[in-house]
Amino acid sequence: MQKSTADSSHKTKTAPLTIKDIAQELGVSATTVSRVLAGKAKEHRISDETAKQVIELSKRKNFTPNAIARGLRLLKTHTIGLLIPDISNPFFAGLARNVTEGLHRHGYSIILCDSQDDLAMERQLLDLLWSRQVDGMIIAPVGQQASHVADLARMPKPVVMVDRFFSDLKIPYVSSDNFLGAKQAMECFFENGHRKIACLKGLSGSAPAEERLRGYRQALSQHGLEVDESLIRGDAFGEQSGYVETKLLLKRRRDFTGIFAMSNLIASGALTALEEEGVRVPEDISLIAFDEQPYLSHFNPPLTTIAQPVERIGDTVVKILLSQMKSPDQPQTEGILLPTSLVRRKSVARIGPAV
Amino acid sequence: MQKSTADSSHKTKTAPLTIKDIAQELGVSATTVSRVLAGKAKEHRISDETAKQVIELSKRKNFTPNAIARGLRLLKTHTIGLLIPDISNPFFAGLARNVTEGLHRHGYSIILCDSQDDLAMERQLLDLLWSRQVDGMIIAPVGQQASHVADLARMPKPVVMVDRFFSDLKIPYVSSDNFLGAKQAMECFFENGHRKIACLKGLSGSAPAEERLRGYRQALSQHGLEVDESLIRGDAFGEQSGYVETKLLLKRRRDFTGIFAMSNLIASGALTALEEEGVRVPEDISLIAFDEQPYLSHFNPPLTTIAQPVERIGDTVVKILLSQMKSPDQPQTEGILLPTSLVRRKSVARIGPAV
DNA sequence: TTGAAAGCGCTAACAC
DNA sequence: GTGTTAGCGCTTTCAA
Repeated sequence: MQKSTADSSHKTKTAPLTIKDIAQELGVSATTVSRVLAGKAKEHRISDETAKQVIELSKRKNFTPNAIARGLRLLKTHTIGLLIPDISNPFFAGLARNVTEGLHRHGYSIILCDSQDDLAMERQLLDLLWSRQVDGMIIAPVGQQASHVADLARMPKPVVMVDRFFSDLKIPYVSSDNFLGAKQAMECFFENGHRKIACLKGLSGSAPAEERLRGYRQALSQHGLEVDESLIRGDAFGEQSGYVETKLLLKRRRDFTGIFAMSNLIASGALTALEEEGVRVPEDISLIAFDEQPYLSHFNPPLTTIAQPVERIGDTVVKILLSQMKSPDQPQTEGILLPTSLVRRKSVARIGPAV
Repeated sequence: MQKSTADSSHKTKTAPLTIKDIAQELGVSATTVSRVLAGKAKEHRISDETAKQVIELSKRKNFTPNAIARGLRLLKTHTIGLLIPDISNPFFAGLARNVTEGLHRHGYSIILCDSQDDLAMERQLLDLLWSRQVDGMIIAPVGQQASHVADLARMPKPVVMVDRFFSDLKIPYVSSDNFLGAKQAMECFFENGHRKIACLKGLSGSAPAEERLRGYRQALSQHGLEVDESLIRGDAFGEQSGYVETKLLLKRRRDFTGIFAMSNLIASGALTALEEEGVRVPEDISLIAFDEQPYLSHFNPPLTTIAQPVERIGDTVVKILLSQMKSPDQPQTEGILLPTSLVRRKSVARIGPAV
């Protein structure tokens, strides 16, 4: 009778219920309540009578055990940290949804951290997640610097990287095969007779940007085409970058017939610039963008894109993380690259015989 | 001497550091370390020497205090629950970003929950957040049933609703003025001579859908137009719904000249259907959608939309929540409705004199 | 079939 | 200036 008595409807500061309150009211011990609520009634041969009462009262009082206290005791929080560069980027939003759902199904909650592509912020958030005793982490690091991420490999909790990764880090990763994706885009250009293609790059140093760039270069070389370095521009995955760099690029609009945009945000910015300058797509310039979204089919023109298998990526990340948490000492998967695919629409014009 | 020595048992990974370890190594008490790390060195007149050492060693060992333990002790977790129906919906993704950032700046982390517009899931997630001792919650409830949400009003922690709300619930809310938004859309139709306008509705029972519907109806009435109930269709905010209902609607395509879509996802689905049926926008049918996104300007045709002030909504929600947490007993804001605005583009055709 | 007690890592009260 | 002690709410030996 210490803190309970009346817990009825006014919103004043009722101290939250505890397992003790329930125990007291029932005249049993906290231990018993704990066991029942943890589903270990049978295991401890607690009488059906007692068990029923506990469950009954807990439900009636709307009591749920304090997960924080449990976490402290068990040294396990059933919480996963999710660190991504920008939740408002549809690619990451889709990933977050998938991952959140998959993890929830296995009893884990997720703490969402948005680094805004800022390295200092990322470091801070990593510490934060760490201090919150997450049982594991899924991170898409900014991707330009590995040192602080490398520390994670030493931590006693599993970590998996997604989208952005460092392949030399002993931390498993899951990503699209960005190299392949870029080549698919380039092949589409070549088929349609293009041979001078500009590249609107994403964040320098990040694995996706670098791999896509590598694919871009190699595709060109394999077709005996020279890569014109001045046609490679930009340094961020956002709309702004696409807009600005396209404006700049357009000063040399006779030097290329196609643009390969490393994200659909970039492509969107590019489209704005193109329109402002009166350049028609695809009549004057063709365009292919990374990242598929259904609504891209309603663009003018419908955008040809490289689709990433977002759901498979999410599922795979979750699977790896769960398995690492289950058996922490098993050998780690090195890295998994999932194939992209070309979605042909109308933003590439045929301008000559295939090259 | 209590827990050391046994360190080499059978744990492959090293046990996480604690405040005690730091204290021991420095020959001071845990209290001192705690105080220094909590920035209370001055307050307790701890010698600069000692303070420096503590900070130094903590940094060197990469130690961060266990936030779980602290949370248990302080009965405050610095964690906020964010419950939304679908993080992959750009509106909510934008909101999440804004809220996450704003809260982070004040030292709070967020646990992200995606209810997938499912009532049972929502209930479960609410319990979960509760059990995790969040200091407050921001929720966009599914919105069709208030009972379980009503319970939250009784909880000793602040809650604020966003987007979806129940106005009779004694829980503060922040949302766009959906009624106004719908009227803005309708006025735009009227100005261009439309008088028969179909409505692609969002989730029935949810505040946004109902308010927008109310605006739709009132606008019609105010212009002396009758509302044709059979022109009001659909029951979800997603793309699917937009597609299917438009297909159905098209059987009566002579009965209307414009479509008011309650979300841009719905509009996207509608566009697909329209295209499949060979109906041109805006020549044959005009279209206005709720929810603005920059890329909508690249649609064919560029979409006329109703823009919600997402950032202001996010900022306001955060402000209210923070202030409630600061002084829980102050009178609560009832509810705040922020004005929407019309973004005129090209999806509405002039078909006659203004009505 | 059930309980008492110890302790997870931290901090606030109260010493000295 | 710094340390000792108690306890946040829970689970888990160990005991009965």
